[in-house]
Amino acid sequence: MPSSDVLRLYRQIWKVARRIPRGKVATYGQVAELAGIPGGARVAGAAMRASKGLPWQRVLGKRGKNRAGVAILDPVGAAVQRRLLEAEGVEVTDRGLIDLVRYGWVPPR
DNA sequence: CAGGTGACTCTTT
DNA sequence: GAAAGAGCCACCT
Repeated sequence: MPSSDVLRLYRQIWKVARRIPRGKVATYGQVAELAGIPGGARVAGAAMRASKGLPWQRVLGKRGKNRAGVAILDPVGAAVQRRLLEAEGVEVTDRGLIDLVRYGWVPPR
């Protein structure tokens, strides 16, 4: 069980994750930065893992300059995430990669 | 305070 | 392009 402190922090991250619109995706680093934790990508990952009922499938691991990849390493979980994304209109390659130029979320200032 | 962990990311081999 | 190292943040023992 996470402490109340971590919950407060995670809530901030979840708040950001909830703003990601359908058909768009963001990276852990991006979510962390918007949540006020620059460089805290790993924290965002932990928060998403502990999330319930959030669009966690829209938060991906960055796998290059202009592309991201499904977050989950586990083949079964990765397949689920890929399915959810495709259901929202996000193109996912057979290798589980996504074009950030086309589907990357650009948060409103 | 020191050391270990992780749905991360960047650079170098 | 895969593998390895190092840097990063917050949390837990």
